Amino acid sequence: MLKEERHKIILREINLHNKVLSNDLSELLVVSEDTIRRDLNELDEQGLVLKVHGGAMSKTFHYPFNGQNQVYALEAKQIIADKTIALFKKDMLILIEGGTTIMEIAKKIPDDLQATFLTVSPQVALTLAEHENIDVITIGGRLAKNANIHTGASVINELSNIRPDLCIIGTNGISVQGGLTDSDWEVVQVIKAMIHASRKVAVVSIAEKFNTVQKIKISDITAVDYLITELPPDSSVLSSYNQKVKPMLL
Amino acid sequence: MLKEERHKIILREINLHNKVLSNDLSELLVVSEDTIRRDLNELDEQGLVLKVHGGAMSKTFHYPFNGQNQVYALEAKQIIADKTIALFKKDMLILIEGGTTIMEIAKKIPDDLQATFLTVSPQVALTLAEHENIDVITIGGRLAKNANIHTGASVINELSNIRPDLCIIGTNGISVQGGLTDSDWEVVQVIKAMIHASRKVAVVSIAEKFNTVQKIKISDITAVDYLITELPPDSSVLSSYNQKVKPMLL
DNA sequence: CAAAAGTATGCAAATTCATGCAAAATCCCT
DNA sequence: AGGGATTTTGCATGAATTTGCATACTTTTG
Repeated sequence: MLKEERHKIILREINLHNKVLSNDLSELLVVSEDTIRRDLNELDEQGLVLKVHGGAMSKTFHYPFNGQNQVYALEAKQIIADKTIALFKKDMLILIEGGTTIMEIAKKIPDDLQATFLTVSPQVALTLAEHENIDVITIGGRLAKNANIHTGASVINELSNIRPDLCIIGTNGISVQGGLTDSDWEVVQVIKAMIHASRKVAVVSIAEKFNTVQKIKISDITAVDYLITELPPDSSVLSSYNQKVKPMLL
Repeated sequence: MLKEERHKIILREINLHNKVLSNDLSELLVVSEDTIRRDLNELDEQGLVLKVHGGAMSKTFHYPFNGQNQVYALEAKQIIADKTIALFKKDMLILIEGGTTIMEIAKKIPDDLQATFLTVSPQVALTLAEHENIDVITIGGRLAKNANIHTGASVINELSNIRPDLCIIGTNGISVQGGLTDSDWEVVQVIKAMIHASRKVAVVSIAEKFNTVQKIKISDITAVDYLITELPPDSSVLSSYNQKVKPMLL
């Protein structure tokens, strides 16, 4: 069995159970525990899992809502937030997803902006509601516990009845070949519907996620109108995206 | 069980109940109290909890001035929460409103209860989502900023399509003559629809609100099946409600 | 103040880990 | 396809971490 193959299986196990024991993996994959430990160390270095004594845990299992929990790569996300907010104009209808980057955007919206926001995230809804002149509409549904956003058929159905001017989504994986990708099937369905509903699509992502690919495809890069990172648009990391005509780099 | 896993569970318990006893944790996690103490010490060093003699507390709860944790009449509301939770049975479909009393209920739901909750409040949805075995469905709509619950025609419409076993509502005013009353027209419309949809209706209210009347009527007292306060059912304050046949005092 | 409850510390057993090394597998180039 | 370079794997060793218990100490409570 190839190492990469094992890594995929390990990631799936962690996505499924939020944790793995080196012990169990060794048995499941029929390799020595040493090999498993090396695997987990590699995945940890790549930032995909959290290595702990005895196994590894999911990184996303940290609730973003936990009081003073610090946000990963906060500075980068605040730069992204500022760039994104520049897209917002008076009286726009804006559809917005969830996630830590999106939360920073929601916090930093200027108080004098008049606009209507639609969101599938209770957290984003509550944050947006703190702004005087923002109308907030929650798209309800079954709350997916790992991502804390509403998912399911009712959400998809609601999304088919609206036509926002702009849609802001985060992403887990983004690459020129792979497009936008994520690892949660339910979440992917919602994001697909969001993209389909909206006139313009903006993707926000920290540079670290660039050129990574997750298991499930959301869409091609060409569906993206604005690509917003913490880097300047002429950064070398982004050059391969620059050649594509469609996404405007911000 | 991994150490980090225990830490997560401990943090969740503290978020939910504002405090934990080493004793209870030791039983819950099936490890010695020594281990729990070491866990709590580590979490304290990381600044995530406040270690105290006998257990640990939430840091934000200890300093009530920062954060939203300053709940008026918290003790009374926690008594109410305990009484209300006794109504919840396995596999029930429970419709629940928003407000500080309801939030205490959401926090105190036992971890082993299997049930589906519908709510119009993003805050309640997020709190409920922390319980492993609870399915959470948000009824979305325009977010009313003063009450932080979803209101509007879409909510009323959604509510007409469901038939929950039980509905838990808070109230601003309650009296024998005036019935249930509130001051916000939009909120009243939602609560009316909630009551209309549900098989049984439970009203939770601190005694202080008894015999007060607000501007807009929600319903007569006779629509209420359970009336839950922090006082014992035979308290003299409640005697006038006792004469009405309908509401069962808890 | 005295009993009860909770705590710190040291210690030993069990488990897990890092490292070096040699065998095996895989890759890569002709 | 063949052979050398590279990577990967399993094992051995000693080190580190984790856990429960015993003991002595401190805090809380009535």
